[in-house]
Amino acid sequence: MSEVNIKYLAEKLGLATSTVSRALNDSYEISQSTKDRVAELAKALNYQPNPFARSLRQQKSKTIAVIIPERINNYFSQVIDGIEEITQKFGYHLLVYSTHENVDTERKIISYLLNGRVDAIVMSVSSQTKNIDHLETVYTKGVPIIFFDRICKEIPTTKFITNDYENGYKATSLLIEKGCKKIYFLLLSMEISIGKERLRGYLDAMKESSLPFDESWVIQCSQKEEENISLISGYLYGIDRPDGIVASVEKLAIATYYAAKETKLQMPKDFKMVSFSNMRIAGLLQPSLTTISQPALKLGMECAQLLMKKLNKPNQPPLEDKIIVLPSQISLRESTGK
Amino acid sequence: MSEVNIKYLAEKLGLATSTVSRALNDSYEISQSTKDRVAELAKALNYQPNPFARSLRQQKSKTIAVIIPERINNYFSQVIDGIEEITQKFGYHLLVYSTHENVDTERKIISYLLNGRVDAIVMSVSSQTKNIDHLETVYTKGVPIIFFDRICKEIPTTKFITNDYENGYKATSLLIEKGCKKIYFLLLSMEISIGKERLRGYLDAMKESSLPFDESWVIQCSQKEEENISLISGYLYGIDRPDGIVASVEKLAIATYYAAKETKLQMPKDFKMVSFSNMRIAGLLQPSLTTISQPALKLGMECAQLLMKKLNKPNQPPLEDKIIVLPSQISLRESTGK
DNA sequence: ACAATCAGTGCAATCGATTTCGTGAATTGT
DNA sequence: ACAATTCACGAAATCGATTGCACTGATTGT
Repeated sequence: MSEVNIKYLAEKLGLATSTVSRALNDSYEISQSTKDRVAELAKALNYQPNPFARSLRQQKSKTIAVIIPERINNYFSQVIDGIEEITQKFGYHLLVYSTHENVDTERKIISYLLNGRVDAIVMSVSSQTKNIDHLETVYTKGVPIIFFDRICKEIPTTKFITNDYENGYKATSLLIEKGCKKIYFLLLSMEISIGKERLRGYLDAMKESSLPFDESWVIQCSQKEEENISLISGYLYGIDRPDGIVASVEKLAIATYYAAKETKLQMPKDFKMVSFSNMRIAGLLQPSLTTISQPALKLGMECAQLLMKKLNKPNQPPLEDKIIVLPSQISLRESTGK
Repeated sequence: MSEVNIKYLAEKLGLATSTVSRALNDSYEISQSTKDRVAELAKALNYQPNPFARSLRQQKSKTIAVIIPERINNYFSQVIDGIEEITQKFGYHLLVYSTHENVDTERKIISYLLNGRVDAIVMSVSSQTKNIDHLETVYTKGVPIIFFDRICKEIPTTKFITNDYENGYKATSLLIEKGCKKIYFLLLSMEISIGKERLRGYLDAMKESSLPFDESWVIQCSQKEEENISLISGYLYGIDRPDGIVASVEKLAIATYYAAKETKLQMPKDFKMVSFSNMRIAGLLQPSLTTISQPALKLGMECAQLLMKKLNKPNQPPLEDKIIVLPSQISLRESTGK
């Protein structure tokens, strides 16, 4: 690799490397004529500064890590699109990692990032995450971190979420309004923050209604699609089956569709369903699915904007310890009846 | 940042930095006892080598760039999952970029990567890509590059695709078999390699049949969802509308569903459709969609395996100039009739 | 006219890890 | 007993860009 580096440029121009460096960085102490000469040659030779040398010296990488629980999920893809849209304008690069909802993987990934490889982290924690030592380490090491969607409240930094409590409440109220008497709530795990908020909304709506309620109606699902389908089918086969379902995440709604196929039950006749989901094609399902969808792209952009400000403006204070709530949107479709 | 670096370790241990470095890298010229001492302290202080210093010295980054045309697409997400699954075992990191099907963006991204930032590139070219100077530069600079799905034949390197020609043929034959007389082919752009192959399959199947055919039945769609829907609706409204559709990519199948809704036509009664797609929930659509799905995860894994071999084994030759074909799977569903 | 200021540039240290080369001590061979 | 290896480690160069400090010649102030 016949690398063209700053030393080579300096030789060709009869200047010192320091001068070339300053010229390229548009330093005020270099004359315009010299800057022009340097810029010209640099362009002619297509000079690209070595990112590692620069990062090493400046102690910053112009790289941001994005950690998500799963890739095959439109919601996360949209968030990343939003982040990229902003960060690329500032010349940042995105390292993207998936934990596959596994805390050990999450831990390992975090440990790779504590050596300065990234200037900041944007993440949604895995549904299994209970012990948060690794997240605390990120914080104490001073690496800026922003949580979104599945946040970790204990870490004093900025978090972005949607109004999950409110929408859990709304979703449940909608089913009640539509005449459901026995409403189940499907959630992925007790540990994930959004699940908890959505669940709270559900619980409060149930409590405020005059409907019966039993704790066993909150169904803990697993990561395995197959297991979930048979679990849900099991409930649907029962003589005292639910006539309303709130799915706290998209994949559980899908599992419910399969369970409905298996049990030959029909929505919205036999039971109704609302799900939190960012599927583009919710309207094309059989029956079409009533969804509560999050402003994913916008959320990603806001995360990134905050970070860019923090990283690129001088004398920025640490990220504020607060929760920013963006509103979700509810789309009524056939799965909840006319 | 009170960084614990190799110099600090060396001081604490009364050793030279070179010795510590060698000990950590398990060099044969260091005694076991010293190695143990070093390892112990390193662990105790949670020492993490600085990636930039290492990359600068070794001229390799342990980072791979993945460039895709769009993020909100299960196929690409699965491919990346496959790549990550392999590369993370080797300690590699993934920089992920989306071109949003835009060549200028693609060019810009590539230009950021030619300074050693990544050890290799895995990419699927944008549908607009016609001029391939930027890809040639990658090749001449000696950065290993692998193409998948939307490949660039002109660059002599390894490419991974699925048997697109064959499946274009099969999809068309299936519709013919089901009694379709007027079969349209929807494609995103003439420039993308896979579109061309699938189209060839369609054309040959049409030619070999005794059915009529007109060039105008090959429909060029755009990137804009709305435009595509009204374009397709336009064809479906016509008195001489198609009774069979082959969608070369998932998003066009979805647009067709919306167009069907708009025109109140029903599949499979009024027309039948097959689409290339990796949607998990094709079976839940109304009607369920007959798909040809690609082995995305496997493809990602194979790309990565090849790269890991090339990058981690000594004296590897350049990536062979060949095309590796993985078989797709066809899933018959309601959209093509019983 | 002479000190003070300043614009424009070069020298050398620096970031942190790797690596070439060299050195002293211990071991082996004859 | 003395030369020849081998072992274990240290000193210093290196990767490429940035930056604190020093230096030169020219300009300004009084």
